[in-house]
Amino acid sequence: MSRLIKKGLYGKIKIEEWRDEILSEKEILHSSAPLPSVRRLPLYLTVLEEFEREGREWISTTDFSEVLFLKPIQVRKDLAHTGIIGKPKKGFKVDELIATINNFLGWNNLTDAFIVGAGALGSALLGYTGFQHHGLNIVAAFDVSPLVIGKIIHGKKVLPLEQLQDLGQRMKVRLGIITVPSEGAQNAADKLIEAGISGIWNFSPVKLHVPPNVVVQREDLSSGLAVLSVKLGRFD
Amino acid sequence: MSRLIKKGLYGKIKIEEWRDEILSEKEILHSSAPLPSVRRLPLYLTVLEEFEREGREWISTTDFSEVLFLKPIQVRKDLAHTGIIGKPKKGFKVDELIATINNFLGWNNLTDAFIVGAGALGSALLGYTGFQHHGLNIVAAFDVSPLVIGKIIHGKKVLPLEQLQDLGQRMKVRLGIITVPSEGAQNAADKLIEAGISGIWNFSPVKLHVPPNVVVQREDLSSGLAVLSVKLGRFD
DNA sequence: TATTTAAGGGTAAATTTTTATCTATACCCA
DNA sequence: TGGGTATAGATAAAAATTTACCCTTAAATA
Repeated sequence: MSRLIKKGLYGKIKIEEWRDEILSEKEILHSSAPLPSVRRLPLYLTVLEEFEREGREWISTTDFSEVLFLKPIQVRKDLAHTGIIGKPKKGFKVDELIATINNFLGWNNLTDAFIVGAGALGSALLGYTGFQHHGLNIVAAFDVSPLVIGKIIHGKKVLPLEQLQDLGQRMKVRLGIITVPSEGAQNAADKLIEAGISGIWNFSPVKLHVPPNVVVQREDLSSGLAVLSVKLGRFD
Repeated sequence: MSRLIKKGLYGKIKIEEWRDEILSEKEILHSSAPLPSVRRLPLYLTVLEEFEREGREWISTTDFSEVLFLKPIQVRKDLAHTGIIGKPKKGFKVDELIATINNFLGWNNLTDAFIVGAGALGSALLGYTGFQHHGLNIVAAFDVSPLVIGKIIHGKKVLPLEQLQDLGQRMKVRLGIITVPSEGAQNAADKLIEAGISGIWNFSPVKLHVPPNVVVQREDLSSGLAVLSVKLGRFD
């Protein structure tokens, strides 16, 4: 079934190409695991790592359930999608489950990434060492502002945006992280795409227009805030 | 149906109280709008504000659809949850729709918030002026580290954590934002709860244990990264 | 060694969310 | 002024996700 989308005009950005279909997130995912399950997997990892630190060998869905306030059945279902198989009366082997989830997420080998936008948020992400743990290796930061270009932030030099394309192609960087203000977001995306990136982690509140072979993940603080606001509203 | 959750032990945190039920996010929401719809509402707001700047009076679901690559029917459904009613052949009045969505989210009046954790991420959030736009007014930051206590970050002084309870009660602050490392997250939550907070925006990758009258929204970077990783995996 | 029990696994049902279809309305233009 | 059309609204269908149920397995225990 073809759902054609017309050309459009969004602000100053002209949408030049026709897109055959609006793909749902699930269709982009192309994985049998439901999106909400994928989102929960990192949660299980944090519990698993806690168990590992405590030297515990086994973990059961009820263990997860008690800690995370999730229903045991849901935990079992989520874990099943990674292909792990458990043992009655015991549960899952902690180390094996960690490896299986990390493998499912591709977090056992590092993907190089660029950050575009070395402002407050960009700097914060540069400084977050935990990403290494999640398969993410931030190799450089870019900005347009002469005020930050040349600065060293958390040991990484901020480069001028013009160098992005060349460096990206030479280093075969696969991922771009956009932490610029809304106005610059589409431009940042265009530059990343020219550099041959295949995935974008977008922290700006803008829907980016990208070719179909580039995947975009919007990390939207305002979405989270919206949910919190509606939840809070109930107690007014 | 009562789904009893047993007491448990998570790391050093003992879960003291029994909880009658595991409530789903939807149950906590207590709003007829589906959670994914609520998440999309801020997206519509950004488009609406763009239209407003351009001086356009009307906006239709097809306008949204073309810009956001969402299906028109979904847009209509999402907007319907806010109670707005549109006009055939025209769509919705831009200013009216902005007001309706903001009202639905409670973003037309400010909620005071504390930030606990004045590290990289906390500082970034302190510096983000856009929150005012989303009904959020960050009034103070707290930390335990003598290295940052007393510092002025984006015009706000970082206070010692011990002052949180007293200040929170006196100022009747409703919201707490947790941007401390995992180890300190539960402690930060406990302090906020003692201060009489009713909602927590949790940026740590930890499931917080809170009384039932406190709502928690986890803003989980690793969830987003997990989805992106799985999407990217498809192109390997 | 038999019995009890706390898990996991698979299938099916229920629920929630998304998408489609149909109808009515109001604008536009001849 | 009347017909065509774009778009909202309502209702129904489909798809995705969550939850329940039953069965099996393996460990613990008597």
